[in-house]
Amino acid sequence: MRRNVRGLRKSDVIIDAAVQVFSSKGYHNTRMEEIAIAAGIGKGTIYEYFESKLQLFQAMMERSLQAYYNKMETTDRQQLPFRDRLCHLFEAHFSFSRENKDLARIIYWDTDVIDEELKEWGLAMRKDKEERLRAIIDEAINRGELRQVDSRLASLLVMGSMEVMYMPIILEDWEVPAYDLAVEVADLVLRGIGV
Amino acid sequence: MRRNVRGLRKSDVIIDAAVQVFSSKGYHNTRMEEIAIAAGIGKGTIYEYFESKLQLFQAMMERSLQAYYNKMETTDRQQLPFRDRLCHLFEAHFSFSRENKDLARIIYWDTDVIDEELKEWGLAMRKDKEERLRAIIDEAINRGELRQVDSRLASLLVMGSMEVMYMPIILEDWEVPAYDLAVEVADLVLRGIGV
Amino acid sequence: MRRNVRGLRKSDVIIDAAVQVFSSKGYHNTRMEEIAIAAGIGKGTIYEYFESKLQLFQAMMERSLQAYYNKMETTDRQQLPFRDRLCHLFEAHFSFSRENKDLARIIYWDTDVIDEELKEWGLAMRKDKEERLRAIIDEAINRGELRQVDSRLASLLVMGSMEVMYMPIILEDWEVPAYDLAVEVADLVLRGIGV
Amino acid sequence: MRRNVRGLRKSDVIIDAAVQVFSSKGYHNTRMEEIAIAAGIGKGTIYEYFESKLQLFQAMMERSLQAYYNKMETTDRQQLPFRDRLCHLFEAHFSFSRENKDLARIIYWDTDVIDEELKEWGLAMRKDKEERLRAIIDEAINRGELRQVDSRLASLLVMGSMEVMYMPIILEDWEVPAYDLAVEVADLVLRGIGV
DNA sequence: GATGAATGAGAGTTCATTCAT
DNA sequence: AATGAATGAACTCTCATTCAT
Repeated sequence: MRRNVRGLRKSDVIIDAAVQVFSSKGYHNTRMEEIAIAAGIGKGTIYEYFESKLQLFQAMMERSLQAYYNKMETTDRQQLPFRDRLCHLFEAHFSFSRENKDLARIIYWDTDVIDEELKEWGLAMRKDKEERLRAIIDEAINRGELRQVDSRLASLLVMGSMEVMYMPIILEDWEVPAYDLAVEVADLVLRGIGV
Repeated sequence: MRRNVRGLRKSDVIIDAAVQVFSSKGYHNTRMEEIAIAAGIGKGTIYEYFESKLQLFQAMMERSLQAYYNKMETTDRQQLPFRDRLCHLFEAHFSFSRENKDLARIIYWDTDVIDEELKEWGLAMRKDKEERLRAIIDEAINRGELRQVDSRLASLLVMGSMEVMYMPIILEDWEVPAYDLAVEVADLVLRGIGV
Repeated sequence: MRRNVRGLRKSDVIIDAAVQVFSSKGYHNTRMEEIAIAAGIGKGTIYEYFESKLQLFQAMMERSLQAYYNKMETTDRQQLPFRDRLCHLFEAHFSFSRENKDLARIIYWDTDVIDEELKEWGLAMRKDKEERLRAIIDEAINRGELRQVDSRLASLLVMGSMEVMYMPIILEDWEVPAYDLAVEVADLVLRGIGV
Repeated sequence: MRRNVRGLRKSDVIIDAAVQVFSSKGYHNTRMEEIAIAAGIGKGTIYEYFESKLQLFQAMMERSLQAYYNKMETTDRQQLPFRDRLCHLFEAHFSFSRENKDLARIIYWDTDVIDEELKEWGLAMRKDKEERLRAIIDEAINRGELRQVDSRLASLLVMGSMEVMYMPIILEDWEVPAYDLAVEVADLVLRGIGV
């Protein structure tokens, strides 16, 4: 496996450039040449590693979501009380968002119809995430840590709370540390905003 | 003001067609000719009413958001207790989503970078909605109907709860009536999911 | 049917340009823009009339062969003695070649593998021509105007005699009138070169 | 002169591969990499032996025509009566065609304009062949073995008879032995098809 | 006002050729 | 000598926009 001076596979260099350019200009406004320039290589070289623009985008999405899920999974602590577990998940989500602003924009929001197949894939990913959360919530309900709420709705509430924070965190550069925010949001979700 | 047989301005006919086509295929996959066909007019005629594709998209977004805000505002009942008021807002949001599937996708989600100027505009719209909600929440806190929560976070929680429901409502054609769903979600938001 | 000042359909103007350029530079060395320039129109206009470069080439071949067959058929005189009939066919072929130098090169010789489908089509055309000739020869044999030769071989001999004359006629600009040449060739084919 | 295990110069290995690939896919549809793969070497290595794709094609054509002429010349028997000599030439041509299907297609037919220089060269080769035949015919006329025909036309008739057989021989895999076919065709050419 | 034929800038992709290893 | 990763010129095709009718 050939690696360059920085120890990166060239396909990773390309994907890094792709994340950067796609996320700031969107799929359709990005020209392959821009990605090549950002990667410091020639236009044709991209095609040595990826079959097409769409396929590059797809590969980038896959690697990105993989990174996201890795972060979420390595952070997750099953044995903790639900409140703490939720805090960890929120914190993982928020710090991932902050550390990977480019990626985050694409992962949570870029649902422009690029391609029918990609759309299906994106929805499936979403559904998958929802179900993972739901399983965690069901477990907590069974353990008596949560009320007997509709777990489907609850998981959506959690997902919504994660995603809605993207804009303030990324675009306004919220100062608040990810963990503090996570604690606050988790508290709101658990206790609600009512008296 | 010239109107055709159905009493519609031609520019409205064009925007209706634009909503239909843009929302099902996305901005970049939509060709001006498709909109013209959907509107039952000639391709060149669109340019009599809109300067460019981008400007048509913007006009469509404006009219659509106007409709959304109208719905939200005419539904809002300031004098009601917060829980009821929230229910009404949720219900307005959910039923609007269901009634305007095409529109909804674009309004809530289509933040793909179509154009730098449009991006700014989209974010400003979001910010505006957030602040309207925040004002309502601040008021409720002052009236003692809500805990002394961070109203910024609370408004985001509400927005997130609205938006996250888009997918299940639209894509899976949830059977549950908008009002029932609104009551359930409002309850979750108010009481939280904790014991 | 829109026609321009010279009374030509635009698709015909394009095909004329295509014949000109394709035949002098070959399929692969011809750029669509060159055809457009030769036709005095914009590059994109070609695509209003033909789906692709290949499809334009195909259309050109069809129209060209049609013209060739028309010439051959309108010239053919069934009721004449075989020798005269053959002379007419040769003459039609030679004068067509001379009058349509560009076309001729493509029709008789351009067998470069452009496309698998096109190759099949070309072979089928060839086969068809061979069979038409064979039918004429069979008839002449039955009428006793020819020896009991293998009509398949005889038709190939005639085809070969036609095609082989392309180079001298076109490339060297043979002075000899088409009819005189036809008489000579027909005589060779009928009497042979032996004593 | 370096030769590999099988006693072949590497440039010959490359030309063999070139014949194979060029003739089945045509010049423009052949990629240098395919030739390299067929030759079992690296893409860059071809450029150690040939300056360019065009130059390789030319070299391949030269070697191929050389082989063709060798076959024709070693077969030719000046001292034989013309009829027999002609039979030998036809047989050499037909059996060469059958044994070198790939080559044959290119040699007789591939006059597509690959390159202006190559076109000239190809025409010169053709002219040369025609003149060799013409000399043989002139000789036979002088010896009284043939009628006082126009030897130019007669040589073209013979060339045409050779070339036109390519398709049936190669594409339809004619069963008839090359020699039998040669005898038949020679007879047609000598006696003609007339009564 | 309404139209749609015409346009050409611009984008994705291919592949002969180079050159560092 | 041999290689194949890298390159970028060149080519086809799309589609927003124009403008003569």
